[in-house]
Amino acid sequence: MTKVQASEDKDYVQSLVRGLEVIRTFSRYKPRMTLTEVAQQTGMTRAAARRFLLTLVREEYAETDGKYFALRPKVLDLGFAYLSSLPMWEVAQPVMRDVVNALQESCSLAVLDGLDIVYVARVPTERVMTIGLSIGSRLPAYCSSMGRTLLAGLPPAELAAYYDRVKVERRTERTVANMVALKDAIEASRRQGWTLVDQELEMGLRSIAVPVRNRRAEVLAALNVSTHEGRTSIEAMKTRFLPVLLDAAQRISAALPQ
Amino acid sequence: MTKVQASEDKDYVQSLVRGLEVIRTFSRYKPRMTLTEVAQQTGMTRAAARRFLLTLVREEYAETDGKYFALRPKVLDLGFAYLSSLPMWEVAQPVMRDVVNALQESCSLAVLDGLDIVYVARVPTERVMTIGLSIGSRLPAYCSSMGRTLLAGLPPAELAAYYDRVKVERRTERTVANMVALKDAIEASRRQGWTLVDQELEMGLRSIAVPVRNRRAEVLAALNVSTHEGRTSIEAMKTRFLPVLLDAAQRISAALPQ
DNA sequence: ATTATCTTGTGCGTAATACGAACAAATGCT
DNA sequence: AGCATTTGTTCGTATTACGCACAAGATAAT
Repeated sequence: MTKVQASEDKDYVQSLVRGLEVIRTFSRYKPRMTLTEVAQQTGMTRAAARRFLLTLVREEYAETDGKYFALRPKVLDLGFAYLSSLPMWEVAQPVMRDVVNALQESCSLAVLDGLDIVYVARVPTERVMTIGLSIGSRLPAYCSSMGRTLLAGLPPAELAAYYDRVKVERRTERTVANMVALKDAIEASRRQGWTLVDQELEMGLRSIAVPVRNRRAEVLAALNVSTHEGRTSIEAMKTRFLPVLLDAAQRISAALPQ
Repeated sequence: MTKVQASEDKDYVQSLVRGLEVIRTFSRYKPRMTLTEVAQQTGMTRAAARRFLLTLVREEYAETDGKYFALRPKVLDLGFAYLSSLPMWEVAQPVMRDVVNALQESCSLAVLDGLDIVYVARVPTERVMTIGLSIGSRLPAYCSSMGRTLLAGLPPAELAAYYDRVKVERRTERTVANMVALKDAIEASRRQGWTLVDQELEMGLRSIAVPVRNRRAEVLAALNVSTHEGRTSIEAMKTRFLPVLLDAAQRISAALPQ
């Protein structure tokens, strides 16, 4: 039986999807592009790409100097609509600053999205990872402390679906890269209610995470602290960082709107 | 002469614009909505709103429980496309953390967008403002230190256009709320190359900002440090904070890609 | 349990949107 | 100057998206 394509679905607005694809085409490596470049990157005809770009310019989501197009800050409003709709978002930030004040290490909040975690709040101290992290950044869930925490909080069917889709690969020589070991690690996270990941995502990076739950004990987000392996021992993370994180997660949960 | 409506423009894709309006409808106060609520909020027919919502769900920008719709983290990718395309974004963050380490106060980076400033990076310490601030947050430009810094960096014609559009109003009893005084303040910012705003946006809030320039000396963004009036005197901001900020802005400028 | 009200799902005819090809115009390179 | 590449524009039309009307489902009131 032929699978119905999205565009054959009578309730699908493909002009919206195509326009969003144009926005997503811009990146660190392509901060500004010509009309022809956008068409090439998106696989659209030049005429179509042109209409989307001019529409984005007209609505102030993008700008042009007559040749090159670039996104404008109004695009952030779209993401901000999501952030501000998160129940824990407003209350998490002061709690996270308290964590940073107490431990002098970066603190982050993330949610699960597909195979990734997505950062929704962050109070950075000294840089720990090679790449800069910010709201909106994505990392693979299988080898990050917040990722494993969030996976551990999934209902069994969703976790099984995740295992079916994920392709684990070594990011460092310490990465857990076989499914049996990964499942064991996530089960351990579930049982002990926190997750410590040591240099699996990047050498030198050590982080510990706990779940943030709602009143029905569902896992909404993960909260972590990350440090450099030279600065903090695993034992210190368990004895000093974990109690602060558990308390912080509890405070966030308690402050959630009804 | 009748003004041409956007939708009469042959190069305008109104389905994209309408779909983006659906995304923007979600907020802190409406984190989840029914189909009928979205239609009411956006002024669309129910059928149209339904198609946009189902399309967003299909593309994983939104989710539904069968009745209520909510945005998903994928929406952050749209804003992230903008953030990651900013030339100073990657290099600014470690510099801002150095500022926070040196001064123990929140440090932010913002750009101008219309009448507002929009936060594009932030390293918060203790909460200074009543509302939580984050990447994507907007504040009026006329009564914020980063706003006046960015306005001061505008070409004369753009600044004149801003003056034509802005409606200044008191946010506190200290807010500069007449155009002559505002223009003087911005001209002073331009001349001295930094801006200090004391309790004009909110009582208790004191902040100082400097411009971040590119190699052609154009102002790309503003960098600030904010504190509480009870914690730091104006004199201390000038003698202790300003040199650190000027140095930081210089380091960001120096690290910009060619 | 029944009825009323409100919300959502769906089909369908069609208005109008968005399409893409083709050609003109502009720009950039040699 | 000539050529290559990119962009702007027009236009016929394919197809998309529309909105109305009615059916179906859910919820609230009695």
